[in-house]
Amino acid sequence: MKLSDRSITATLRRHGYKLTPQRRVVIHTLTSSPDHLTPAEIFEKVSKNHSGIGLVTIYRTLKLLVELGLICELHTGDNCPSYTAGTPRHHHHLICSGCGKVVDFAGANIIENSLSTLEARLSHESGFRIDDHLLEFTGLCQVCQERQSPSG
Amino acid sequence: MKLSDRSITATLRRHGYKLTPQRRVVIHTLTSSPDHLTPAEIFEKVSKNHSGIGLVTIYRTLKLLVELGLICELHTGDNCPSYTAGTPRHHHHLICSGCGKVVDFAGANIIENSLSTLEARLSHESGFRIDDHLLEFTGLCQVCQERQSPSG
DNA sequence: CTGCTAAATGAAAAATATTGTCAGTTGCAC
DNA sequence: GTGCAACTGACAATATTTTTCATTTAGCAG
Repeated sequence: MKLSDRSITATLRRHGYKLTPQRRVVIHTLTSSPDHLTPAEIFEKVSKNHSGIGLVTIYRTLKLLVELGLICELHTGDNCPSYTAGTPRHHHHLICSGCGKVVDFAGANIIENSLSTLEARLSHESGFRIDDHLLEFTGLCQVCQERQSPSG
Repeated sequence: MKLSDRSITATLRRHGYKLTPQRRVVIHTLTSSPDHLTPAEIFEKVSKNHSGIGLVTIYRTLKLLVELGLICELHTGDNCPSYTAGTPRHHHHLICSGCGKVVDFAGANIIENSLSTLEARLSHESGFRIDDHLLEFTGLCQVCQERQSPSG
């Protein structure tokens, strides 16, 4: 789910973080862009309207937003990760291996469909020629669960 | 599918690449490890048995093996990617967010199951507590397809 | 509004990750 | 065994990210 500037800034304040112009402009850059952006790309966009902002601040802001679960970090295979506004749980991406374009797809019933059904549907709806897929489940293994439990 | 040393080296030779001791030891390190390894980890392991091998050679070998589709590159969210022996198509991973352990899961019928069914089955079989998932389809968008087609 | 304080910023340097260059070495076809 | 193209290691260069620290500022109290 893509969040608005307001809900992101509200969460920042709720957690006791200050709302600086730099943070605002990074957040707005992310929410107003349909694409996933690398730190360097964000820096470039941000610098146009807010000259003087440091790349370091971009990194710090992105890190903070990821920690708070307000934006989504994506590793496509290039060296650096890219970011987009949106809750990080349940990423569903359609990636073009030609130009690197990333399209998010969503829908409540995704999880109820088989991969082959999804692939056919997405291919039809988006015009992509789908060649491959990556499916990752993230969680805690048994050992780490035991380590986390109060009995341990 | 996990490939053997022999099938990997055979493919190298088939493509006209030379079979150096350095390449052999990198390949063997990957095929003999159940885990995904970062370039630095491979360098460390390799250095024990084959002192003098350069980190640059590790990078070059990994890049080559990825290009040939002989090993699989995985981006888990850390800075650097990790590698494992195995064909890179249709990655299915189970990642522990506690310790970073990566388990591959496979099976011909994965693609016929819904995500919720898979999640339940994996959770039961592996003991993982699954919190999240990432699903990515890779292919060519319409624009890139047209650019690739002979008529363009 | 003014002043205070902890948090945030920017600049530079350091750390980390990856690639490029090139002289010397080596696998492998003959 | 010989020759050549491919490969390697060392170093440099580049790219990405984090650390450090002096200065600035958002948000709060008065």
